Amino acid sequence: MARSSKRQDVLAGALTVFARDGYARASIDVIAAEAGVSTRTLYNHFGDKAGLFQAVIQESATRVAAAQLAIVESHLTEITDLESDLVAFGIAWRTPIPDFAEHWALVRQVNAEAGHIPEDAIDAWQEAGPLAVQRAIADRFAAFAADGLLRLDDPVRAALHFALLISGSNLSYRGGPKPDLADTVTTGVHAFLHGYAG
Amino acid sequence: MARSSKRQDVLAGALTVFARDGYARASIDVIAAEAGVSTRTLYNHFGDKAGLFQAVIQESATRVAAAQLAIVESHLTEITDLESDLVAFGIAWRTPIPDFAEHWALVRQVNAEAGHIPEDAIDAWQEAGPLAVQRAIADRFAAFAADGLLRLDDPVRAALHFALLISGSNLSYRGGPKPDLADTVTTGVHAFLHGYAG
DNA sequence: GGGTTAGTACAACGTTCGTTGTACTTTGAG
DNA sequence: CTCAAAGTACAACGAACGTTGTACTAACCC
Repeated sequence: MARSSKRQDVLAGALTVFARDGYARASIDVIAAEAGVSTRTLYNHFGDKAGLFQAVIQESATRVAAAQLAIVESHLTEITDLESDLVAFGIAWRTPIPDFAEHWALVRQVNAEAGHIPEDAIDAWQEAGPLAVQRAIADRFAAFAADGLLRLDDPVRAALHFALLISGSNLSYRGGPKPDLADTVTTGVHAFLHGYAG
Repeated sequence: MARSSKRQDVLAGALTVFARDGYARASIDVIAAEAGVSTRTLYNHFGDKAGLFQAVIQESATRVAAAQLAIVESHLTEITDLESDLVAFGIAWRTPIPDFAEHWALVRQVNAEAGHIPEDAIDAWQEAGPLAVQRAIADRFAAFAADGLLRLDDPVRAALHFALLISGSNLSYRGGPKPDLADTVTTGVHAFLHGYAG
Protein backbone atom coordinates (compact mmCIF):
# COMPACT_ATOMS: atom_id res chain seq x y z
CA MET A 1 0.00 0.00 0.00
CA ALA A 2 1.44 3.32 -1.05
CA ARG A 3 2.29 5.50 1.89
CA SER A 4 0.96 8.77 0.59
CA SER A 5 -2.47 7.25 0.01
CA LYS A 6 -3.04 6.70 3.72
CA ARG A 7 -3.71 10.36 4.23
CA GLN A 8 -6.35 10.34 1.51
CA ASP A 9 -7.84 7.16 2.96
CA VAL A 10 -8.24 8.86 6.30
CA LEU A 11 -9.83 11.92 4.74
CA ALA A 12 -12.27 9.78 2.79
CA GLY A 13 -13.25 7.67 5.78
CA ALA A 14 -13.56 10.70 8.01
CA LEU A 15 -15.76 12.41 5.44
CA THR A 16 -18.10 9.44 5.43
CA VAL A 17 -18.36 9.24 9.19
CA PHE A 18 -18.47 12.96 9.95
CA ALA A 19 -21.14 13.48 7.29
CA ARG A 20 -23.26 10.66 8.64
CA ASP A 21 -22.82 11.10 12.40
CA GLY A 22 -21.66 14.67 12.93
CA TYR A 23 -18.58 15.81 14.79
CA ALA A 24 -19.58 14.89 18.32
CA ARG A 25 -21.09 11.50 17.48
CA ALA A 26 -18.27 10.44 15.20
CA SER A 27 -15.67 8.37 17.03
CA ILE A 28 -12.03 8.15 16.11
CA ASP A 29 -12.11 4.37 16.20
CA VAL A 30 -15.00 4.22 13.75
CA ILE A 31 -13.28 6.63 11.40
CA ALA A 32 -10.06 4.64 11.53
CA ALA A 33 -11.93 1.43 10.81
CA GLU A 34 -13.82 3.05 7.92
CA ALA A 35 -10.53 4.24 6.49
CA GLY A 36 -8.75 0.92 7.05
CA VAL A 37 -6.10 2.60 9.15
CA SER A 38 -4.89 2.46 12.72
CA THR A 39 -5.93 5.24 15.03
CA ARG A 40 -2.30 6.07 15.61
CA THR A 41 -1.53 7.05 12.02
CA LEU A 42 -4.65 9.14 12.07
CA TYR A 43 -3.28 11.09 15.02
CA ASN A 44 0.15 11.27 13.44
CA HIS A 45 -1.32 12.93 10.36
CA PHE A 46 -3.87 15.28 11.82
CA GLY A 47 -2.95 15.85 15.46
CA ASP A 48 -6.36 15.51 16.97
CA LYS A 49 -10.03 15.16 16.16
CA ALA A 50 -10.57 18.86 15.58
CA GLY A 51 -7.63 19.05 13.21
CA LEU A 52 -8.95 16.11 11.25
CA PHE A 53 -12.38 17.68 11.01
CA GLN A 54 -11.02 20.95 9.70
CA ALA A 55 -8.90 19.13 7.14
CA VAL A 56 -11.92 17.15 6.00
CA ILE A 57 -14.26 20.08 5.53
CA GLN A 58 -11.57 22.05 3.72
CA GLU A 59 -10.70 19.21 1.38
CA SER A 60 -14.31 18.39 0.63
CA ALA A 61 -15.20 22.02 -0.02
CA THR A 62 -12.35 22.59 -2.46
CA ARG A 63 -13.03 19.35 -4.30
CA VAL A 64 -16.72 20.03 -4.77
CA ALA A 65 -16.11 23.67 -5.61
CA ALA A 66 -13.72 22.63 -8.37
CA ALA A 67 -16.35 20.35 -9.86
CA GLN A 68 -18.97 23.07 -9.66
CA LEU A 69 -16.69 25.66 -11.22
CA ALA A 70 -16.19 23.29 -14.13
CA ILE A 71 -19.96 23.06 -14.57
CA VAL A 72 -20.23 26.84 -14.54
CA GLU A 73 -17.48 27.04 -17.12
CA SER A 74 -19.03 24.49 -19.43
CA HIS A 75 -22.63 25.67 -19.20
CA LEU A 76 -22.49 29.43 -18.81
CA THR A 77 -20.02 30.60 -21.45
CA GLU A 78 -21.78 30.15 -24.79
CA ILE A 79 -25.42 31.16 -24.47
CA THR A 80 -27.92 30.47 -27.25
CA ASP A 81 -31.23 30.60 -25.37
CA LEU A 82 -30.82 31.90 -21.85
CA GLU A 83 -33.76 30.13 -20.24
CA SER A 84 -33.03 26.67 -21.61
CA ASP A 85 -29.33 27.09 -20.99
CA LEU A 86 -30.00 28.04 -17.39
CA VAL A 87 -32.22 24.99 -17.02
CA ALA A 88 -29.50 22.76 -18.43
CA PHE A 89 -27.01 24.36 -16.09
CA GLY A 90 -29.30 23.93 -13.11
CA ILE A 91 -29.87 20.27 -13.87
CA ALA A 92 -26.16 19.60 -14.29
CA TRP A 93 -25.57 21.53 -11.10
CA ARG A 94 -28.06 19.64 -9.03
CA THR A 95 -27.67 16.19 -10.52
CA PRO A 96 -26.45 14.25 -7.56
CA ILE A 97 -22.94 13.12 -8.14
CA PRO A 98 -23.17 10.19 -5.74
CA ASP A 99 -19.89 10.84 -4.02
CA PHE A 100 -20.96 14.41 -3.30
CA ALA A 101 -24.00 13.44 -1.26
CA GLU A 102 -21.67 13.08 1.69
CA HIS A 103 -20.37 16.56 1.06
CA TRP A 104 -23.82 18.11 1.40
CA ALA A 105 -24.48 16.17 4.55
CA LEU A 106 -21.18 17.53 5.85
CA VAL A 107 -22.28 21.05 4.96
CA ARG A 108 -25.32 20.58 7.16
CA GLN A 109 -23.06 19.39 9.96
CA VAL A 110 -20.90 22.49 9.59
CA ASN A 111 -23.97 24.71 9.65
CA ALA A 112 -25.14 23.12 12.85
CA GLU A 113 -21.71 23.00 14.45
CA ALA A 114 -20.57 26.49 13.39
CA GLY A 115 -20.47 27.74 16.96
CA HIS A 116 -17.93 25.09 17.89
CA ILE A 117 -15.55 25.58 14.98
CA PRO A 118 -12.81 28.23 15.09
CA GLU A 119 -13.68 31.26 13.02
CA ASP A 120 -10.59 30.94 10.84
CA ALA A 121 -11.64 27.47 9.76
CA ILE A 122 -15.15 28.62 8.89
CA ASP A 123 -13.82 31.54 6.90
CA ALA A 124 -11.36 29.38 4.97
CA TRP A 125 -14.07 26.86 4.30
CA GLN A 126 -16.48 29.45 2.97
CA GLU A 127 -13.79 30.98 0.82
CA ALA A 128 -12.73 27.67 -0.70
CA GLY A 129 -16.27 26.48 -1.26
CA PRO A 130 -19.52 28.38 -1.47
CA LEU A 131 -18.12 31.89 -1.93
CA ALA A 132 -15.82 30.89 -4.79
CA VAL A 133 -18.70 29.25 -6.62
CA GLN A 134 -21.06 32.12 -5.89
CA ARG A 135 -18.54 34.57 -7.32
CA ALA A 136 -18.09 32.52 -10.47
CA ILE A 137 -21.82 32.50 -11.12
CA ALA A 138 -22.00 36.20 -10.31
CA ASP A 139 -19.30 36.90 -12.90
CA ARG A 140 -21.26 35.08 -15.58
CA PHE A 141 -24.46 36.87 -14.62
CA ALA A 142 -22.69 40.22 -14.80
CA ALA A 143 -21.56 39.39 -18.31
CA PHE A 144 -25.13 38.43 -19.25
CA ALA A 145 -26.34 41.73 -17.86
CA ALA A 146 -23.78 43.58 -19.96
CA ASP A 147 -25.23 41.81 -23.00
CA GLY A 148 -28.75 42.80 -22.01
CA LEU A 149 -29.77 39.23 -21.21
CA LEU A 150 -30.33 40.00 -17.53
CA ARG A 151 -31.34 43.10 -15.67
CA LEU A 152 -29.73 43.30 -12.24
CA ASP A 153 -28.02 45.64 -9.82
CA ASP A 154 -26.05 43.18 -7.71
CA PRO A 155 -24.68 40.12 -9.53
CA VAL A 156 -23.67 38.42 -6.29
CA ARG A 157 -27.15 38.69 -4.89
CA ALA A 158 -28.59 37.45 -8.19
CA ALA A 159 -26.30 34.43 -8.05
CA LEU A 160 -27.49 33.74 -4.52
CA HIS A 161 -31.11 34.04 -5.59
CA PHE A 162 -30.52 31.68 -8.49
CA ALA A 163 -28.86 29.09 -6.29
CA LEU A 164 -31.69 29.30 -3.77
CA LEU A 165 -34.43 28.99 -6.37
CA ILE A 166 -33.05 25.87 -8.00
CA SER A 167 -32.10 24.28 -4.69
CA GLY A 168 -35.60 23.12 -3.87
CA SER A 169 -34.16 23.01 -0.41
CA ASN A 170 -36.58 21.64 2.06
CA LEU A 171 -35.63 18.46 3.84
CA SER A 172 -35.21 16.48 0.66
CA TYR A 173 -32.18 14.74 2.14
CA ARG A 174 -34.62 12.58 4.02
CA GLY A 175 -35.51 9.24 2.34
CA GLY A 176 -39.01 9.39 0.93
CA PRO A 177 -40.01 10.19 -2.65
CA LYS A 178 -37.58 12.80 -3.89
CA PRO A 179 -39.19 15.61 -5.87
CA ASP A 180 -38.63 15.62 -9.59
CA LEU A 181 -35.34 17.37 -10.30
CA ALA A 182 -36.27 18.66 -13.76
CA ASP A 183 -39.46 20.13 -12.36
CA THR A 184 -37.70 21.87 -9.50
CA VAL A 185 -35.07 23.37 -11.78
CA THR A 186 -37.46 24.40 -14.55
CA THR A 187 -39.84 26.19 -12.22
CA GLY A 188 -36.94 27.71 -10.32
CA VAL A 189 -35.39 29.11 -13.48
CA HIS A 190 -38.77 30.43 -14.60
CA ALA A 191 -39.22 32.23 -11.31
CA PHE A 192 -35.68 33.56 -11.51
CA LEU A 193 -36.24 35.06 -14.96
CA HIS A 194 -39.86 36.15 -14.92
CA GLY A 195 -41.04 36.30 -11.33
CA TYR A 196 -44.61 35.86 -10.20
CA ALA A 197 -46.13 39.30 -10.72
CA GLY A 198 -49.53 39.12 -12.41
CA MET B 1 -42.53 27.12 42.52
CA ALA B 2 -45.57 25.90 40.66
CA ARG B 3 -45.31 22.24 39.83
CA SER B 4 -46.61 22.38 36.30
CA SER B 5 -44.04 24.98 35.37
CA LYS B 6 -41.17 22.55 35.88
CA ARG B 7 -41.96 20.87 32.61
CA GLN B 8 -41.81 24.18 30.76
CA ASP B 9 -38.57 25.04 32.55
CA VAL B 10 -37.02 21.83 31.32
CA LEU B 11 -38.21 22.45 27.77
CA ALA B 12 -36.82 25.98 27.80
CA GLY B 13 -33.45 24.92 29.20
CA ALA B 14 -33.20 21.99 26.84
CA LEU B 15 -34.00 24.25 23.89
CA THR B 16 -31.14 26.54 24.84
CA VAL B 17 -28.63 23.75 25.24
CA PHE B 18 -29.70 21.61 22.30
CA ALA B 19 -29.72 24.65 20.02
CA ARG B 20 -26.25 25.71 21.12
CA ASP B 21 -24.50 22.34 21.41
CA GLY B 22 -26.48 19.90 19.33
CA TYR B 23 -27.94 16.60 20.48
CA ALA B 24 -24.76 14.62 20.96
CA ARG B 25 -22.78 17.39 22.67
CA ALA B 26 -25.61 18.43 24.96
CA SER B 27 -25.39 16.75 28.33
CA ILE B 28 -28.29 16.02 30.62
CA ASP B 29 -26.55 17.58 33.59
CA VAL B 30 -25.99 20.85 31.73
CA ILE B 31 -29.61 20.92 30.60
CA ALA B 32 -30.85 20.27 34.12
CA ALA B 33 -28.63 23.04 35.49
CA GLU B 34 -29.78 25.45 32.77
CA ALA B 35 -33.38 24.65 33.64
CA GLY B 36 -32.81 24.85 37.39
CA VAL B 37 -34.07 21.33 37.87
CA SER B 38 -32.71 18.02 39.07
CA THR B 39 -31.84 15.45 36.46
CA ARG B 40 -34.28 13.07 38.03
CA THR B 41 -37.36 15.17 37.36
CA LEU B 42 -36.12 15.59 33.82
CA TYR B 43 -36.12 11.83 33.41
CA ASN B 44 -39.45 11.50 35.16
CA HIS B 45 -41.03 13.86 32.64
CA PHE B 46 -39.42 12.81 29.39
CA GLY B 47 -38.11 9.29 29.86
CA ASP B 48 -34.74 9.70 28.25
CA LYS B 49 -32.61 12.10 26.26
CA ALA B 50 -34.17 11.19 22.92
CA GLY B 51 -37.67 11.72 24.29
CA LEU B 52 -36.68 15.10 25.63
CA PHE B 53 -35.20 16.11 22.30
CA GLN B 54 -38.31 15.15 20.39
CA ALA B 55 -40.50 17.04 22.85
CA VAL B 56 -38.27 20.10 22.50
CA ILE B 57 -38.26 20.23 18.71
CA GLN B 58 -41.99 19.65 18.59
CA GLU B 59 -42.76 22.34 21.11
CA SER B 60 -40.43 24.85 19.53
CA ALA B 61 -41.78 24.20 16.05
CA THR B 62 -45.40 24.64 17.05
CA ARG B 63 -44.68 27.78 19.05
CA VAL B 64 -42.76 29.47 16.23
CA ALA B 65 -45.26 28.32 13.62
CA ALA B 66 -48.07 29.91 15.61
CA ALA B 67 -46.21 33.22 15.69
CA GLN B 68 -45.52 33.04 11.98
CA LEU B 69 -49.09 32.16 11.14
CA ALA B 70 -50.15 35.27 13.04
CA ILE B 71 -47.79 37.35 10.89
CA VAL B 72 -49.22 35.82 7.74
CA GLU B 73 -52.70 36.60 8.96
CA SER B 74 -51.95 40.21 9.84
CA HIS B 75 -49.89 41.08 6.76
CA LEU B 76 -51.38 39.09 3.90
CA THR B 77 -55.11 39.61 4.20
CA GLU B 78 -55.74 43.19 3.16
CA ILE B 79 -53.53 44.10 0.20
CA THR B 80 -53.19 47.67 -1.02
CA ASP B 81 -49.91 47.58 -2.93
CA LEU B 82 -48.64 44.05 -3.37
CA GLU B 83 -44.92 44.78 -3.55
CA SER B 84 -44.74 47.05 -0.52
CA ASP B 85 -47.06 44.77 1.42
CA LEU B 86 -44.86 41.80 0.63
CA VAL B 87 -41.82 43.76 1.76
CA ALA B 88 -43.53 44.68 5.01
CA PHE B 89 -44.49 41.05 5.46
CA GLY B 90 -40.98 39.86 4.74
CA ILE B 91 -39.47 42.27 7.23
CA ALA B 92 -41.92 41.28 9.93
CA TRP B 93 -41.26 37.68 9.06
CA ARG B 94 -37.52 37.89 9.30
CA THR B 95 -37.18 40.39 12.11
CA PRO B 96 -35.39 38.36 14.68
CA ILE B 97 -37.61 37.82 17.62
CA PRO B 98 -34.78 37.27 20.06
CA ASP B 99 -36.22 34.21 21.68
CA PHE B 100 -36.58 32.57 18.29
CA ALA B 101 -32.90 32.69 17.44
CA GLU B 102 -32.54 29.49 19.43
CA HIS B 103 -35.28 27.93 17.38
CA TRP B 104 -33.43 28.48 14.11
CA ALA B 105 -30.26 27.11 15.58
CA LEU B 106 -32.29 24.08 16.61
CA VAL B 107 -33.60 23.75 13.07
CA ARG B 108 -30.02 23.52 11.84
CA GLN B 109 -29.37 20.83 14.44
CA VAL B 110 -32.38 18.88 13.24
CA ASN B 111 -31.24 19.20 9.63
CA ALA B 112 -27.84 17.83 10.53
CA GLU B 113 -29.15 15.14 12.83
CA ALA B 114 -32.03 14.01 10.63
CA GLY B 115 -30.51 10.57 10.07
CA HIS B 116 -30.51 9.89 13.79
CA ILE B 117 -34.08 10.95 14.54
CA PRO B 118 -37.00 8.55 14.08
CA GLU B 119 -38.95 9.26 10.95
CA ASP B 120 -42.21 9.78 12.84
CA ALA B 121 -40.66 12.58 14.84
CA ILE B 122 -39.31 14.30 11.74
CA ASP B 123 -42.66 14.03 10.02
CA ALA B 124 -44.55 15.41 12.99
CA TRP B 125 -42.04 18.23 13.32
CA GLN B 126 -42.34 19.20 9.68
CA GLU B 127 -46.10 19.07 9.87
CA ALA B 128 -46.31 21.24 12.98
CA GLY B 129 -43.73 23.72 11.74
CA PRO B 130 -42.51 24.48 8.24
CA LEU B 131 -45.23 22.75 6.27
CA ALA B 132 -48.06 24.44 8.14
CA VAL B 133 -46.53 27.85 7.53
CA GLN B 134 -45.75 27.07 3.92
CA ARG B 135 -49.36 26.05 3.33
CA ALA B 136 -50.67 29.23 4.92
CA ILE B 137 -48.55 31.39 2.63
CA ALA B 138 -49.53 29.24 -0.33
CA ASP B 139 -53.20 29.81 0.46
CA ARG B 140 -52.70 33.58 0.48
CA PHE B 141 -50.76 33.43 -2.77
CA ALA B 142 -53.48 31.37 -4.39
CA ALA B 143 -55.99 34.03 -3.39
CA PHE B 144 -53.74 36.72 -4.86
CA ALA B 145 -53.51 34.74 -8.08
CA ALA B 146 -57.30 34.51 -8.22
CA ASP B 147 -57.38 38.30 -7.99
CA GLY B 148 -54.84 38.62 -10.78
CA LEU B 149 -52.13 39.95 -8.49
CA LEU B 150 -49.89 36.95 -9.06
CA ARG B 151 -49.44 34.58 -11.95
CA LEU B 152 -48.56 31.08 -10.79
CA ASP B 153 -49.24 27.40 -11.38
CA ASP B 154 -48.25 25.94 -8.04
CA PRO B 155 -48.95 28.09 -4.98
CA VAL B 156 -46.96 25.81 -2.69
CA ARG B 157 -43.88 26.12 -4.85
CA ALA B 158 -44.37 29.87 -5.07
CA ALA B 159 -44.52 30.04 -1.28
CA LEU B 160 -41.29 28.07 -1.08
CA HIS B 161 -39.63 30.35 -3.61
CA PHE B 162 -40.74 33.41 -1.68
CA ALA B 163 -39.42 32.05 1.60
CA LEU B 164 -36.09 31.18 0.00
CA LEU B 165 -35.68 34.57 -1.67
CA ILE B 166 -36.22 36.59 1.47
CA SER B 167 -34.21 34.23 3.63
CA GLY B 168 -30.85 35.60 2.56
CA SER B 169 -29.69 32.26 3.82
CA ASN B 170 -25.98 31.99 3.72
CA LEU B 171 -24.20 31.50 7.00
CA SER B 172 -25.53 34.71 8.51
CA TYR B 173 -25.91 32.96 11.85
CA ARG B 174 -22.23 33.49 12.30
CA GLY B 175 -21.17 36.62 14.20
CA GLY B 176 -19.75 39.21 11.85
CA PRO B 177 -21.59 42.10 10.25
CA LYS B 178 -25.08 40.90 9.53
CA PRO B 179 -26.39 41.93 6.13
CA ASP B 180 -29.01 44.64 6.08
CA LEU B 181 -32.39 43.06 6.60
CA ALA B 182 -34.40 45.63 4.68
CA ASP B 183 -32.05 45.28 1.73
CA THR B 184 -32.28 41.51 1.71
CA VAL B 185 -36.06 41.52 1.86
CA THR B 186 -36.56 44.32 -0.66
CA THR B 187 -34.34 42.73 -3.29
CA GLY B 188 -35.80 39.32 -2.57
CA VAL B 189 -39.35 40.56 -3.06
CA HIS B 190 -38.32 42.36 -6.23
CA ALA B 191 -36.81 39.17 -7.62
CA PHE B 192 -39.89 37.23 -6.56
CA LEU B 193 -42.22 39.56 -8.42
CA HIS B 194 -40.25 40.63 -11.47
CA GLY B 195 -37.36 38.23 -11.96
CA TYR B 196 -34.09 39.07 -13.62
CA ALA B 197 -34.87 38.68 -17.35
CA GLY B 198 -33.53 41.58 -19.41
C1' DG C 1 20.43 -5.12 1.43
C1' DG C 2 20.21 -1.77 5.22
C1' DG C 3 18.35 1.78 7.47
C1' DT C 4 15.04 5.37 7.92
C1' DT C 5 10.39 6.36 7.75
C1' DA C 6 5.51 5.32 8.14
C1' DG C 7 2.14 2.20 9.81
C1' DT C 8 0.18 -1.24 13.22
C1' DA C 9 -1.52 -3.57 17.36
C1' DC C 10 -2.51 -3.06 21.89
C1' DA C 11 -2.93 -1.63 26.41
C1' DA C 12 -3.83 1.97 29.44
C1' DC C 13 -5.33 6.61 31.24
C1' DG C 14 -8.59 9.86 32.75
C1' DT C 15 -12.87 11.85 31.70
C1' DT C 16 -17.51 12.38 30.46
C1' DC C 17 -22.02 10.81 30.02
C1' DG C 18 -26.74 8.52 30.22
C1' DT C 19 -29.29 6.30 33.38
C1' DT C 20 -31.10 4.27 37.69
C1' DG C 21 -32.07 3.65 42.64
C1' DT C 22 -32.88 5.54 47.05
C1' DA C 23 -33.81 8.20 50.90
C1' DC C 24 -35.27 12.77 51.95
C1' DT C 25 -37.87 17.23 51.36
C1' DT C 26 -41.11 20.30 49.36
C1' DT C 27 -45.56 21.36 47.49
C1' DG C 28 -50.34 21.73 46.85
C1' DA C 29 -55.14 19.93 47.18
C1' DG C 30 -58.89 18.28 50.19
C1' DC D 1 -53.50 19.98 59.13
C1' DT D 2 -52.62 15.71 56.30
C1' DC D 3 -51.00 13.15 53.04
C1' DA D 4 -50.01 11.74 48.44
C1' DA D 5 -47.64 13.43 44.45
C1' DA D 6 -43.70 15.84 42.61
C1' DG D 7 -39.09 17.36 43.20
C1' DT D 8 -34.25 17.02 45.05
C1' DA D 9 -29.62 15.50 46.37
C1' DC D 10 -26.44 12.12 45.86
C1' DA D 11 -24.06 8.10 44.91
C1' DA D 12 -23.15 4.60 41.78
C1' DC D 13 -22.91 1.84 37.42
C1' DG D 14 -21.20 0.58 33.05
C1' DA D 15 -20.06 2.09 28.72
C1' DA D 16 -17.84 5.00 25.33
C1' DC D 17 -14.40 8.07 23.95
C1' DG D 18 -10.07 10.99 22.95
C1' DT D 19 -5.49 10.55 23.46
C1' DT D 20 -0.81 8.79 24.44
C1' DG D 21 3.09 5.57 24.87
C1' DT D 22 5.39 1.57 23.39
C1' DA D 23 7.15 -2.26 21.12
C1' DC D 24 6.88 -4.33 16.68
C1' DT D 25 6.36 -4.75 11.55
C1' DA D 26 6.05 -3.32 6.76
C1' DA D 27 7.36 -0.17 3.01
C1' DC D 28 10.35 2.65 0.51
C1' DC D 29 14.80 5.04 -0.97
C1' DC D 30 19.75 4.74 -1.97
